[in-house]
Amino acid sequence: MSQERNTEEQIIAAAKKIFSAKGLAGARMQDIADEAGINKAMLHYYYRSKEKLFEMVFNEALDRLLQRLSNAINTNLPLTEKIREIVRSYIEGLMENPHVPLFVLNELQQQPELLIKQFRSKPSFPNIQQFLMEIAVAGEKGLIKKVSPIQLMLNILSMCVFPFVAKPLVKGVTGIDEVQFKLLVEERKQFVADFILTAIQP
Amino acid sequence: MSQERNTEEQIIAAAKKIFSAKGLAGARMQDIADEAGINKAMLHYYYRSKEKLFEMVFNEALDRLLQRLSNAINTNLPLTEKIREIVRSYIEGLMENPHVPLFVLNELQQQPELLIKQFRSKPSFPNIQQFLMEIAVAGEKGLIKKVSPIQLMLNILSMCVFPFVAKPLVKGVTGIDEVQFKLLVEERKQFVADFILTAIQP
DNA sequence: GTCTATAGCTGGATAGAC
DNA sequence: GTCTATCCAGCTATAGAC
Repeated sequence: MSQERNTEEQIIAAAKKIFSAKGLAGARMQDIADEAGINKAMLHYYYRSKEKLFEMVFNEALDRLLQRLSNAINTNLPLTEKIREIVRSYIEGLMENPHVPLFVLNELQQQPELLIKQFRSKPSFPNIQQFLMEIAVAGEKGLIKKVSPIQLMLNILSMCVFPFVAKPLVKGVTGIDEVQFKLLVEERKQFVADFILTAIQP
Repeated sequence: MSQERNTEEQIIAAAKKIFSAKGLAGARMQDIADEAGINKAMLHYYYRSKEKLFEMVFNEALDRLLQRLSNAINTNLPLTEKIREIVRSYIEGLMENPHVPLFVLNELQQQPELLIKQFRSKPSFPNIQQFLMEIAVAGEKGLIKKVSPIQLMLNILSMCVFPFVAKPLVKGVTGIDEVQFKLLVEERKQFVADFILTAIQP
């Protein structure tokens, strides 16, 4: 009689937690086993090696990150409302998994090939080109100011993601605590959207 | 006869390179020794342990990061020009050390106490409160729109730093190469400043 | 499927010659 | 100060009993 499903899921959940907290190099198989409430040997029984387990977790994390981006970008709204929606839903998604971006970005820095594995066969890969085109067209039509589409997209992403990546620094420099930080981020859904829309007003 | 100075500096330079590329956990003392062109034992002769060496490198990196921020914030200019100057000089500084922010943010995530060591006796610590006050006052005077000072500051930092932190992702998703990336960042000095100033126009 | 025990290696740290 | 040789802890991974 097997708890296969349960155990596998437990392992993945534990691995996700430990890997994203400590990174590939810093994580210990023992930590993951403890977190999952099972034995170290079981990890190798289900997933052959640390690398394999990591790749599984990492790809899922990257996939979710890109998926969220895709969903936001592909909504069928006029550009300005779409931007508001992107900001809202992206920040909301990050609030649920606040340490994922730093984890992903850090591992991508060290092994940029990791991204390439996502290209293959992934429908989650965001259709950036279409969104960039949309910005360009809206600029031509005078719906928004004419701006470099890539720069604008970078600005949007920056302001959504950065606070999560820099959380300890932000808390340290400003002196705010966890509760205030949560509030700050919550406020940002509105603030960032307004900020962007004002900046690109025609 | 000693190459003390030279060797010490060589070690620090090598350690900086390896640590910021691979992080504390991922770096190997052997890598650092190779990079410095010396023997592994020498590292322990000059700096007792891996941790000590790391702390030295890390503190210097964090210090420089905060110093740059301080310098930009403390210039004696009217707020709008100051913002333009902050963006310009901060991005320029990051172009010279593009991997430092991710390195620092990542290690801070894993050991937030590392920041506290900077508090002590560091005049480089940026006088954030004064800058926030300046924003509030400018809002009251109608020089800029009334906005949450912290949110505005976060926006400024986000747009400057994020592209460096997310470099591999940006390159992967947009498909641009190294040269185009450099150009993109160069352009940002202007673009981001204009973007911000437009957004906070009264 | 799950556990204990252990093999085998990697890497930080030290001893000791020069 | 610098090097070679080596120790030893910690870790991944596997063998083998249940």
